[in-house]
Amino acid sequence: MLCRAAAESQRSIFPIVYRRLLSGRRHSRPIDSLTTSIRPFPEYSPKKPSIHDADLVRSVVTALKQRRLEPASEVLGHFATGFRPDHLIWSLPNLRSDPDLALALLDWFRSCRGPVPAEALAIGAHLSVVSADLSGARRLLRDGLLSYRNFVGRVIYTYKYWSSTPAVYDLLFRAIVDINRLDEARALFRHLVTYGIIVSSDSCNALLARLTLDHLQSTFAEFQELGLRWDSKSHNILIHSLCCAGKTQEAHEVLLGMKGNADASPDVITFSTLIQGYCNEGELPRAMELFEEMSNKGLAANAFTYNSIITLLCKDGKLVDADRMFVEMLHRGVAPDRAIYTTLINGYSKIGNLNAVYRLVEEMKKSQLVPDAMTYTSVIYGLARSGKMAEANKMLQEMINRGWNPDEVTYTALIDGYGKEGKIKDAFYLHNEMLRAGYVPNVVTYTALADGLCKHGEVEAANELLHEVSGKGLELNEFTYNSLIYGLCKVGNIEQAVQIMVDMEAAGLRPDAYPYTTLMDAYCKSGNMDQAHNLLREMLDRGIQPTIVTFNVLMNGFCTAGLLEDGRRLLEWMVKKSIMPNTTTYNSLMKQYSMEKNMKTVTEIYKEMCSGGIMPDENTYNILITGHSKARNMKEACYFHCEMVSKGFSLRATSYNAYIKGLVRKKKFTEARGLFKEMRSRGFVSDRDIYNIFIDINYNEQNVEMTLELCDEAMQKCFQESEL
DNA sequence: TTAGGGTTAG
Repeated sequence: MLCRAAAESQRSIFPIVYRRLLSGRRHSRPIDSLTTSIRPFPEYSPKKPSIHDADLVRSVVTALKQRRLEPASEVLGHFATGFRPDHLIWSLPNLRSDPDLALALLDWFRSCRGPVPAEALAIGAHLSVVSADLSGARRLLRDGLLSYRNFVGRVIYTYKYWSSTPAVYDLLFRAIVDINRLDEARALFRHLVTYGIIVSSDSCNALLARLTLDHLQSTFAEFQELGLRWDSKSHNILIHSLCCAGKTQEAHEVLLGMKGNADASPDVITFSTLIQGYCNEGELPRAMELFEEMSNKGLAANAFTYNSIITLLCKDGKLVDADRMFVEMLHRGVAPDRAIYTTLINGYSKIGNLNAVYRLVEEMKKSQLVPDAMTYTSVIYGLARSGKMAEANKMLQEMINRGWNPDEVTYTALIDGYGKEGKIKDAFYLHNEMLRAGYVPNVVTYTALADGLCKHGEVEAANELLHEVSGKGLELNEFTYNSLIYGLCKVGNIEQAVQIMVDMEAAGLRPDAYPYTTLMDAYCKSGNMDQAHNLLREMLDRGIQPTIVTFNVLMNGFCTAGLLEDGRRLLEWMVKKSIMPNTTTYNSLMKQYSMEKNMKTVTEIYKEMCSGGIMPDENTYNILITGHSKARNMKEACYFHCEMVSKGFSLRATSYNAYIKGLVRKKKFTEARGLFKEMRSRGFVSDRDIYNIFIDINYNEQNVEMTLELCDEAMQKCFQESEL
């Protein structure tokens, strides 16, 4: 008893805990400058017990205080039947100095008498806070909030007598936010201001993070008006929400407003969030400016910051720049993590560089980073996009073996791969598997399926499928409509394709450069250059920015129609307008000039392209080698062939045929024979006259076995070809 | 209670 009395006197104002709870401005604080408008907290005045009740209360309290190691149920057991909620309330003031005992009494009451009254829960929360049992306080507050309508009123009513600290209001506020009663949290903030209490910014941040942008902005302004000083984290939440809503400029203004705000200086997260916002909008220059600015301020970019920029570069197919950024990150000592690797793997997957994908996976494993479902999905996506379905399935198996479940994104990547290959049955089989696994195919899945059908001429089936799923409530998007437009164009139904673009607008989707380019391509391919031009004009009138693909479609149209002068004029115009032509643009022109046997102009264009810093691709080399071979410029053909091989590119069947014939013409039999062998080993079919040449050569060399083998092969392949 | 990575169209 003596010990308890001593403890009671020491704890009467709870000095240590109180000081700790108030330190560091992490908790609610009383307003001390607005004393005139502050109202006092209510006095605690429970009704008085009768003499009989007071006796019972005294007995219970004494039993509890005399308890040593026995459980409360043992010393209180025989009081259970007559002990009412009022007795509990009356007991608590006698246990004020010993929160542990008071809380034990609450537990005991709950276990044998049922729900603890609101007032007792509030008192329990105050006592828990005072004894620094914050999780205990949180539990009691949550219990109170979920069980009683005016529980907040009980907490306020008991606050003064039970000498809690303003920290209890942080916990109460947080508990209200946790159970998602956000309006009530805001009301509590306002109400507490009238008592001179301001909930901490830390707790208010929990609310901000759950609010929609509108409410977030109004709350931000209102609470500030009421005296809250928002911190960096609060501003970061606001900036993030603005960026998610596409209001990046407004978000940037928030960052500018933080300068000179002592409570909220911009930190790495502030900058990284805004950089991410600009990256999402494709605004690389703005993102890089901020990147520069943050490092000038001494804020070191981290893996998040780098990842946003690398993601944008990968999205734009700028893998060289993405890799440069990655190397810079390593030089600056920022350790790459799983997300960075996944971003890069996905970027290389998109452009079909599987060697890089495998290299990164290995690198990642060496760094002890475990690939997760997203990493595996990116690898599977890369393999499926490159048509390597067997390897994609192997990877899927590895993923499952490592404990990662494929989800709708993984399934969709595979479905798309099968669709692109025309293996529609396999695609639908996976779709069914996906349903069996409990995943709901989304619009991306159905677009992949429809696109597979469209690409292989089954536009009617695609239309039926989409009709069915949209009838079930699935909203089609721009991608879906464009697949259909492409499918209709492919089967020559441009009229209906145009109608689909009208339907698309009626469905509230604004056509962008994609459907226009698809339709322009169809008109170009049907020789209707005027209509293609009209569409370009319509696009420009509507403020729709054509892309390089749009111009390439036009270029290809001019070239295949033999309108080479128009093609060259388009190229000049593009350069003048700073629309950067790419390899495809030049390839179209070179191909047509080459077909017209004008290798002089082809060489001119090639030089122009290289001096403009545009790298030749596999297609370029095939055009150059075929053209030069046919023009009997074998020196040039050999030169480009060497260069092509050194870059890891390969010849196509038509290029092999032209090149081999050219070599034979120049009597370079060894080289020709080597290429013929290589061509056959790659499964290509040679022209009949090439077979004849090598049949003759082998016959003259008395190589009977080879002669017969080639005769056989020529009969089989060339006859099949000609029959087709 | 604040920031990043994976699926569809020309």
